[in-house]
Amino acid sequence: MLLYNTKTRKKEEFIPLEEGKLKLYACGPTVYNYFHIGNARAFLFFDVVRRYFEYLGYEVSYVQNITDIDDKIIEQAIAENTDFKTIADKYSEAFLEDTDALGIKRPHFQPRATEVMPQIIALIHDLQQKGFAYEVEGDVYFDTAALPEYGSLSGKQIEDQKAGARVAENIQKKHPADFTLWKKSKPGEPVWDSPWGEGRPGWHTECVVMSQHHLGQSFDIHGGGIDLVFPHHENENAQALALSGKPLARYWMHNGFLNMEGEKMSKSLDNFITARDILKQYDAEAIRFFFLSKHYRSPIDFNRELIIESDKAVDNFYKALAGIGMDSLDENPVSSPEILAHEESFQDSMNDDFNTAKAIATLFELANITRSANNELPLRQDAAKMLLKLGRTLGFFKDPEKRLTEEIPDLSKALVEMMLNYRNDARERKDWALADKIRNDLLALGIEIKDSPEGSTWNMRK
RNA sequence: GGCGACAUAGCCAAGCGGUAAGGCAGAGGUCUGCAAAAUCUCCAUCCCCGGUUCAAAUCCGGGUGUCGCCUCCA
Repeated sequence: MLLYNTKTRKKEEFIPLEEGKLKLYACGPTVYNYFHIGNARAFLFFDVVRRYFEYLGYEVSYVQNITDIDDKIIEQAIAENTDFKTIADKYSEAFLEDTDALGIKRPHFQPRATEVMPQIIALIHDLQQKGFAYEVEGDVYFDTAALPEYGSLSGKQIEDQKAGARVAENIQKKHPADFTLWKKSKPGEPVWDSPWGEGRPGWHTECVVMSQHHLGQSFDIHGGGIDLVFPHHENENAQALALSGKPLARYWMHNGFLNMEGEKMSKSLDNFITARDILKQYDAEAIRFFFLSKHYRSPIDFNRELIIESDKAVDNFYKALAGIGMDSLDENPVSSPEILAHEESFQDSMNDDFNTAKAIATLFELANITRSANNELPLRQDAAKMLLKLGRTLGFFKDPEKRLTEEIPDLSKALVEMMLNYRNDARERKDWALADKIRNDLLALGIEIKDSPEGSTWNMRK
C-alpha cells in the first residue's frame, strides 16, 4: 500500500511497525463549540483509514484525543457565563453525538488532556532536564534551537520564517519559533500545580503524551488536517525527537481543506456551518459520499447542490440493493470471478493513497451489475454482496433495511392503499385525468407510485 | 519574503507517458393510457505557449489563474 507521507512529500510503501497491526493517531477536536463540516472531513477520512485497515485484516489501535483545556474553552466559558469544565463536557458530548450521527466509528481510545495532566507535567520536566526547555517566570518554552531537526516535518527553515510572517512578538522567548509547553495562569483561570507554579499545559504536549501512552514511543500513522502540519505536528514531533531521538510517527497523513465558496472555512473567519446543522438537513451518507468523492488531499468546495447530488448517488446504491432484495442474499462468500475482480480494483484504488473517488466508481459498477435485469441472478447477488462489503468499508450501508423500509404508521399505509384502489378503479374506467391527479397528489406527499403489469406499487420517496 | 497545492465535459471527479473511469444533469429508443421504474444508446482531447518523445492530460521550461501554510485552526 502506498501512502503519501507529508514528511517526505511523496508516496511511500506502508510497512507497519508490527506485522498485521496498525497504530493510528489522529488529532481530535478542541471542545469549545460544535465542530464544523470542515472538521468533519478529517474525522470522516481517518474513520475510512481505520475501516480500510480493518477490512484488510489489520488489528487496528486508533487513538483520537479530545482537548478539553485550552484558551478558547476558557473564552467560551466566559461567553456562556460558566466554567471551563461545563463547556468542555457539553461540547465533548456534542462531539460524540455528531460523529456518531455521521456514522464514524468511535476510536478505540479517546483520551482527554485533563486526564493526563501528571504525564504532561512529567514530560515537560523531562524536556527541561534534557536541555530542550527553559522557564521564564512561570512559563515554559521549548527551545527549538536545541533541536537540529526542528522543521524537518514541515520542511521549514526557521530562519526563513521571519520576513513577512505574522509573528506576534514575545520578548520572553529566545527564538520566535519556540513554543509554549506550560503557561502560567492568570487570576480566575483553571490551574494545575506544577514545578513551575500554577498554570496549564500548552497545546502541543498532550498529543505526545496520549499517543505514546496508547501506541508506544513511535507509531505508524499520525494524521490530521493540513493546517496542523505546522506548527502543531512539527512541535509534537520535536518533543518526541528531543526525548528519545525517534520520530513520533513514521507516516504523517494530512487531509486538505474544505472551502466555502473558494475561501477557507474556519471558526475564526465565521463562515462555518456546523456538522450538527448540516445533519439536520441532509443524510449522513450523502455527506460522507460528498467528501469521499474527492481525493482526501485535495481541497474541496462546499456547496449544497453537491450534497444533494451526492444523496442521489447514494440512493443509487440503495435502489440496486432494493431491486435485488436484501433478504435474498445468503452468507456464502462471493465466488464469481467477475465480482472478485471488482474487489481487486477496489483495493488497488484504496492502496494507492486512499483513492476513494476511484474506489467509489467500482461501487457504481457493482450497483449496475446488481440492478441489471440482463444478468443472471447469482451474479447479481454476488455483486450486491460485494457492494455491501466494500461500501461498508467506506462507511456506507449502516442500516440498509431501515433505509429501504421507511417506517410509516399503519393508518397512513391503509390510507395510501385506499387511494391506490380508487385510482385503479379510475384507471379501469380509463379516467386518466383522475388517475393522474391521485398520483400527482400522492407524489406531493412524497409517495411515489409505479405501475407495472403485476399491479401498482408505492414507496416513500426521499 | 519562504514553503506548497491545484487548473480535465453544464456540474462534481478519477487519470501520473500509450491514445480520456465513475457520478449528477441532459438527449434519443424500447416498455407504459401517460408517468415512474427498468433497459439500450449518445454526450470532453484535458488553462495558454514552447520543448522532450515513435507517443503527453500525464515529463521539462515559461506564462495566466485559483487556493493554502508560515498566527488559534481539520
